[in-house]
Amino acid sequence: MKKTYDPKEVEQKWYTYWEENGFFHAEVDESKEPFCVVIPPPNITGQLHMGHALDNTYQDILVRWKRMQGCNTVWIPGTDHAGIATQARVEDHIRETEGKTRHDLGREEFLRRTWAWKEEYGRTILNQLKRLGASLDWDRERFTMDEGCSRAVREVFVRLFEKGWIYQGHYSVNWCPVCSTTLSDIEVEHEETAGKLWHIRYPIADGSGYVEIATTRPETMLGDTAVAVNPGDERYQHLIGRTVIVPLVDREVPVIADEYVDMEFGTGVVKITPAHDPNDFEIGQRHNLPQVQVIGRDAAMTAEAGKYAGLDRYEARRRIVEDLQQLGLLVKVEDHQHAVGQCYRCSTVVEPLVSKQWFVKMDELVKPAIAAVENGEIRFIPERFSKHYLHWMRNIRDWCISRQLWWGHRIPVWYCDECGEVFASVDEPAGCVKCGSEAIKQDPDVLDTWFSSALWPFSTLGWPEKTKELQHFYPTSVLVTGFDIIFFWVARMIVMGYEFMHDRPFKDVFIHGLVRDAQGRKMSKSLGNGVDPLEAIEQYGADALRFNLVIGVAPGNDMRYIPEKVEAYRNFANKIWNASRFALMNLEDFDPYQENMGSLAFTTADYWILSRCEFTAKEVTRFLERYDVGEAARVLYDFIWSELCDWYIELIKPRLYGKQGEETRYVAQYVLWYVLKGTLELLHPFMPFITEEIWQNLPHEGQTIMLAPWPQPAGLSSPKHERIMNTVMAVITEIRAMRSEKSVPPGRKIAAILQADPEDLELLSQAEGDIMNLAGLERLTLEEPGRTPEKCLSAVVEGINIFLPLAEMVDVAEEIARIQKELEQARRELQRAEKNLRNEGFISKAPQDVVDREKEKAELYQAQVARLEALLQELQN
RNA sequence: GGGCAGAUAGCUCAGCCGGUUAGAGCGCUACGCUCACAUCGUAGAGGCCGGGGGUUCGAGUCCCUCUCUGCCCA
Repeated sequence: MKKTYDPKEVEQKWYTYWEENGFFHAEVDESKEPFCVVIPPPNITGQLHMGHALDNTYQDILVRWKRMQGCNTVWIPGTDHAGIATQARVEDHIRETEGKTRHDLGREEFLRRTWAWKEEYGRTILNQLKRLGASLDWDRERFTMDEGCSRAVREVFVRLFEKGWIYQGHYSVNWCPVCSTTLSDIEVEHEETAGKLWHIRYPIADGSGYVEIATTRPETMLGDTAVAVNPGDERYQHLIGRTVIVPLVDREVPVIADEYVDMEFGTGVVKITPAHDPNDFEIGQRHNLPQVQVIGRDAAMTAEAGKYAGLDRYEARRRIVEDLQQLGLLVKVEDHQHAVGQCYRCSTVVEPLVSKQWFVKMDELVKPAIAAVENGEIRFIPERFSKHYLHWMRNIRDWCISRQLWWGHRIPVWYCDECGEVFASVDEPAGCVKCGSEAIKQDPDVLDTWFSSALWPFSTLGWPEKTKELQHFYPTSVLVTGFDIIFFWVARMIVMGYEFMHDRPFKDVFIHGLVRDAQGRKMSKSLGNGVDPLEAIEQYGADALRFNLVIGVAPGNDMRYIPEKVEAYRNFANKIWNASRFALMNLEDFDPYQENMGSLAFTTADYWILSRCEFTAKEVTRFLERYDVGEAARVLYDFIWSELCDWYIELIKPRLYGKQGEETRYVAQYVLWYVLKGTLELLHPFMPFITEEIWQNLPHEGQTIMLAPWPQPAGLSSPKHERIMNTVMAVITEIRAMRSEKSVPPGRKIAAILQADPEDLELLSQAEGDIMNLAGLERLTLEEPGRTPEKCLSAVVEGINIFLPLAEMVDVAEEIARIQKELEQARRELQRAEKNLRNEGFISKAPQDVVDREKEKAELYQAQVARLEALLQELQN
């Protein structure tokens, strides 16, 4: 084995081994508890980024853990067609390479190109997941537009259509002029923008004066069909029912009263443009106002805009403001902060337009989905995200699902030219369902991408077929994703799951945060601060990256990607590598499978590490059960580095080197092997590659660590030996500290005298060799207290006197000062403990074990203080 | 405007059901290449746990409030 761990040499090898042996794949096995996870399908637009790395690391940890626990485990891979995003990317690509638009190519050819793109980029991103070590069941790979998923989409559409829950309506929708499509409400992001508030005078039609309105979008005034005030507004009662003239277009419009108008905003009079503002649209509906569309789909003014026709909306705004000023109708312009809706894909300011679109009626669908989270049938981890979810679901509006794109699921609706029938069909119809005419046309639009991802937990399992997978693996066990798509995706899966499976799509929703850069900024393409996970894997190894992403992160919190941190876990991998290398070097003549563990004569150190190992296993399991992956990783890190490597391996070296006889050598080998193997198994979900590499080199049973049974408690817990070792370690540490303080060269062997009460003396004598070995002693005297050796460095730890006869280094004044300091410290602790114990409330109300522990502490500090006082007195004489 | 999260060592973060002498990594100081590991070891310095109030025998942890930062929704 090499002196340093080289991830490149082992990662590829083991992934191939796992894949070729089918370890990722599982068939339905009714006899086992199912554990099923569907991957949040990455978009086929691009590359794996750190967010994917994080999301899939969490999933892989859970999946590998459950697989080792013996569950019938499948993790389903796949990709998302990502309608708008992919179409935009492909259009860009074609424009750049051929100088053509999609219209130049035509729908069919464009789709052919997009499928080719999908093949290439879909493959890339899935291969990138392999580099991360993701144990996905590749035999079950899916795509949101594959045949099965598409069938599920049509089935769902038709059923909802027939139920009347999908309907076509003329409403104000969000339109992105750059993406040339409608967007649902959540696809619009609202950003606080510094804008202006223009105050404009509209002449009253009878010539009796003016009303002053305030608006943030003067260009829409060309489409005004009313002016509104609040019905309770005293100032404007006289205007209600009269008419005003919209300047520039000279349209006479009524003054209406509507509760919606905020009396505090601007002048309390607002213009109403039903065609270009969603709120105005609703007011228009209530008051039967006409709609005048003055801005078109290209964000330029329409013919209705008269002399402004053809101008871009912002240019029109400038000109209109100018013209109003000329006419003396512009009263003032104020600075104004307001939230402007932007497209979540391209950040273009969205234009509200009235058009005919397909909607999903949500009010009924949402009911079971709300109830499920309310009654705990579906659990969010961390819990607080259920509030986000519920708030959104309780205020949900109908879902606009039609998109004016080519890439996506074509809406399965046909229009009959003959009789005008509109009908939906799962399969391509031969003719009109009503009149039989063959003159039918399919709706040209496609569905919102999230419509198909909403079905993912059951469409990937074969729905609408009643497959055995669906039967066994649905509901899936847990969904792992970021909080940013709770509304887009999680909520809609829950809705569709209840509607079509009559059951939850998953039991738990594990929500994690974002990966940020070292400065805490969001990683983004525009900032160019993203870190490529593959580069990180190249540099530090996949295991180090994975560990870095999860360790010490509290559930739901964001994390910062700091290269030095990954380096630290690369070092950790190397530490494990070398500890294992050491173990293997000392296990060459060793066979664990011929011995019964119960018959071995363990030393205190052996009992201690076995107990600590068992404790670690329990903790890791407990944390994983709570989805506290960060703490589980931390517990393992601490155990491996601080207890196994720093102490246990050091403690057993003399035994392994055969200095103390064959028998104890074998026992040390056994315990080292047992603990190392168990630790690797516990670590495997987090660091799959290095653990497999080492495990395969250790004596083991089975083909792969992936399928090794998850370590179970074996009754090895031993508080007694933990206590003894804690004392021994404290003594060793104290002697080292004394040496270090006095600059005793590390290589120099010294003598030591330990004084302790008989029972402690007994324990110390068992660990005599360990203490000598690790504290660098050539001679160790154990005795009962009673005398104070001359010319010694001295200290007291856990009621044990330590004397180091280093006459030339003893400075009595320094010794006194140090002992005094320690004495003060011990007295403080003693006082604190005694204060507690004197407190009636504490004795009567605190749990017994807390009181007992406090008593023990008090005794210990009491002894400590007594010893230190005696020592001090001696020194002072 | 409403809601949520965060504020703990110089930096980045843990701290589970309230009881620890408040932890880790990086950085820093001193010493050390001792036959697993210098991607290392040993020892060490460094903290009014954001401010104020409260509950409790006991608060970094629970409640209220204020300040600052970030996010979501309207």
